[in-house]
Amino acid sequence: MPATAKPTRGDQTRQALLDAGTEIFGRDGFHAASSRSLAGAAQVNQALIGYHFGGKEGLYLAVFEYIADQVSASMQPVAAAARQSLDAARAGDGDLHATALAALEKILFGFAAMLGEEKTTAWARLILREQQDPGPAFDILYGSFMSRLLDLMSELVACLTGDEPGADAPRLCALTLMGQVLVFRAARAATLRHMKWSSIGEKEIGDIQRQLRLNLAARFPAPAPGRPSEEFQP
Amino acid sequence: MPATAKPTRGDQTRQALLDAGTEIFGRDGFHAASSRSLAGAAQVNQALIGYHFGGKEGLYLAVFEYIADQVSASMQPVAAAARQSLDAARAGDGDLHATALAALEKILFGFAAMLGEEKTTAWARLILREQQDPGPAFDILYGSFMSRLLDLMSELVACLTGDEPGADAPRLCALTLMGQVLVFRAARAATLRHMKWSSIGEKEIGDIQRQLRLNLAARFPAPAPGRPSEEFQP
DNA sequence: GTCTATAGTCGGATAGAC
DNA sequence: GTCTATCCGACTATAGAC
Repeated sequence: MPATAKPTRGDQTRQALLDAGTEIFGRDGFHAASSRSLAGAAQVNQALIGYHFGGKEGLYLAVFEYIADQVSASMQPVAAAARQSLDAARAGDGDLHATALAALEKILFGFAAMLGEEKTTAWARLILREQQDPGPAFDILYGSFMSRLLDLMSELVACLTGDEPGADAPRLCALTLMGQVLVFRAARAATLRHMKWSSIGEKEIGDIQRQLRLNLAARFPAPAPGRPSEEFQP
Repeated sequence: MPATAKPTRGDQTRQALLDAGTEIFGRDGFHAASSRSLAGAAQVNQALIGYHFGGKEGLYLAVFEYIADQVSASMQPVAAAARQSLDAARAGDGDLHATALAALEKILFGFAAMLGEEKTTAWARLILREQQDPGPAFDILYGSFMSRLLDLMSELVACLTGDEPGADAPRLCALTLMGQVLVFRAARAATLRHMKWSSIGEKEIGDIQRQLRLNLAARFPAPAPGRPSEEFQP
């Protein structure tokens, strides 16, 4: 099915169900989301869930594939740029430390920016649920973008600390870096109250990004020239 | 009701339902958890949920009060110690920077240690759900320990950066610090795969704590004597 | 591909005996 | 306080007309 083809009625139904599924499954969870509310939100007949996706569970998995595709696509440019500039810096073309730091910052800023995109609220809820109780849907997520993203971040951290790329330390550090953005999603309600925010909009995202930049710069200071960049290990 | 009193049959039923509720609500969520499975897990009659808690929703709220009490109690010693040593250091008795850093580390280590306690898995699931869709249950959590904890951490960060205690920066920074532990709960499945761990046990918690210490020490280096400790603000 | 109608199951709540 | 029994609403899936 070429992307340019005019969508048939069936395609429209499928798409409406995918959008409704993202919203309703995200809001209510798999069990609490009823076929009726899914069909109602999509404004299609309830029996069409069975026809197009085989049932509620089939729609659920299809929603995750759809999300994984969109996240992969939105990540692709920054990941490719990071990989490219990293290769260039390794070939001696530029400052490796500054390059890796900039790439990490770009990745974290990208995720921070997603905090403000309306549709990603539902994505985050779906993903957080699957993280607590991973099923087939989580395999879709991890295989499509999570592993790639975390591996890239780990490699960038290794550049900054001088650790071996495959070692535990840079991989753990990459997780703690993601955590610094994730907290604003996972602990969203606590964030709003603690910061006395009424929502997370452009201003708040700017504040978050400033804090992330500060954290990154302090955590990975430029090494003094001629001095090894390995971290002190107590 | 004195804590030393011998529990009546009714007390035992209430307690069994609270324990079962923690487990079942945590595993399935509010909607997917059925009164029958709750009663089954507690090995009590299904009608007793109505008698003791007024219904499924009443039990749900009671579970959160119960969790809030336990978390508050487990936090209390370290929070009190942090507050005390902070006051002492401010009175000139000791190094304020080292004191605040040690207190922050103790708090984060405490939360990291909770990653290994079996019962806290269900707690985390319940709390994460409420964070996404806060209701009366979240008010119980925030009012009982979250606000206190985040305020304390923010104050400690302010000591380390020289920021004004009530300013946004230290409060945001406190959230990013919590995020560095939270990620191992909120993104538990991704953590296991990324680190090639099969579970998060004592060894893994040790690794996490080492990484947290490294992050903290690098993020808040001891200030050169006589030099102001304010962070560079670009 | 879409619709209506319904079969079959399971949910929460509660009345009333003990 | 605990139990059995039951009411009634809501659910998913599907058969069959169009």
